[in-house]
Amino acid sequence: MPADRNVMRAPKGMLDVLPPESARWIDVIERFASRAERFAYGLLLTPIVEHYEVFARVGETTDIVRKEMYEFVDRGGRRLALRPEGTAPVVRAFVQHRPPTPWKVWYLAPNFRAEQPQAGRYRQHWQLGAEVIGIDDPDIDVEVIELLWGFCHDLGLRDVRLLVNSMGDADSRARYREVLLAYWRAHEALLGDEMERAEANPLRILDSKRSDWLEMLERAPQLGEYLTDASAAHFERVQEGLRALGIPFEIAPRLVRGFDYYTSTVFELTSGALDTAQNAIGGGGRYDRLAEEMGGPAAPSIGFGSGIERLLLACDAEGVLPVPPPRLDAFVVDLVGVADTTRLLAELRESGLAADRAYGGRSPKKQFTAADRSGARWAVIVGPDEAKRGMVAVKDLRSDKPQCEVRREEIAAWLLTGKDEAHS
RNA sequence: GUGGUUGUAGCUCAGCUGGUUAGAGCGUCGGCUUGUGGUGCCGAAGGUCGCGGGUUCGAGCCCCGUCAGCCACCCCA
Repeated sequence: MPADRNVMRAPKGMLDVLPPESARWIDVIERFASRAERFAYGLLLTPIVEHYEVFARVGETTDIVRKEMYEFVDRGGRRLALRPEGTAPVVRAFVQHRPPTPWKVWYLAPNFRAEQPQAGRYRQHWQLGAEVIGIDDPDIDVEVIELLWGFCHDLGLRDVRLLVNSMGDADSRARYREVLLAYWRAHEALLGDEMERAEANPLRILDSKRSDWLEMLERAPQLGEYLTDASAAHFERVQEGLRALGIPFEIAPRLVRGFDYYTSTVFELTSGALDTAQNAIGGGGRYDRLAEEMGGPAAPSIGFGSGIERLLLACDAEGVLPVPPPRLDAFVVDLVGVADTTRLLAELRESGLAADRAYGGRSPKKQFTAADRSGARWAVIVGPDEAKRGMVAVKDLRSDKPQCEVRREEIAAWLLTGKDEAHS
């Protein structure tokens, strides 16, 4: 990071992504889009801001809503908030437009949370996600998990753990909450200030990382023991499905996730290669009541979000998905300073080649230096001698093959052919 | 919000127990070569040492504050 003077800088916890690093982002996004489309999910774009109430529905006891939202009042006096998470806007769009179900969508969106930045945690982060609205079937749970799991595999990630759990239905949780709350009360001394949170949402204490709580947490009553028959059967079917696909998973009894809306199946992907505190690279679950809570029809649903910054951190840790090399085909070197150079460059680009040139009347030497740094495969040299004969010179910058001449009007086709041969 | 830690050129860093003109490597730009890059040689630009205050004859170095980065808690992607 540059030393801080009076220069402008990005807001705290928000990152710029510059080339060539940004090429990896294109890579990640394209791989996700490709897989999601193969799974028959369509892209959903929603506004970056929503009415405050859209996110308030996500839960009164979630920190993200309570104290981490970027809120503002617009000029019309409306209370708006920057999106802190991806699911609520999707459900809002669903209840607003009422598309036919099951509604399968994927998204790419920045999320904003006013929390303290640390490794793998930023105030703006990008999530790729997918949601299926309006269907309650363990098989769709499996499909959604498969989408996320396969995507991580597509990136080259191998050191990934899939954690699954079931939050049960409302009946399951009501019974469990009472038992759990009684347990917390028995440990009030250890919980201290957090007792208030335990009262408000007993489940939220379960996934704490505090080492002094470890023993208490391990001995806590488990949600799985309080599942209704229907919930247990659903969860069992999900596990069968994962086994059928050969996707390894671990049941994490204390995995409860951070949003109030979760019901039934919940899951999380963690990277074992990441030695930072924030090692979850994706997570989600069922939210069977959210659509109703937003004033829509009953629409049991499931989805997940996956943070691009963390995926890339995990890729770095595993040494996969390197920055792709520049894909420039040609660099035009102009030795004559004629308008035909401009025309030639335009022709190459229109024919589908990636091409560039130097500007500012650089010396041949500097132009070749620029050509080299551009990573281009060929230098196309427009020189006075060749021009008289209707030719251009072509130099292969990545080999020691002697320079050759090609007819001016055939250069684009010649390069395209050479490019194809290089790929085969 | 809480705690720890760091802050010297675009980047990575050096700078002795405070001592006078703050250095290196890489990168950038120019030259050796305006018809040939990658390696070589020469040179240049670029820093109010994060910012503010204090201590001192003197502060990049010490003290206080502040801002920012990093890391952790909380929580999450």
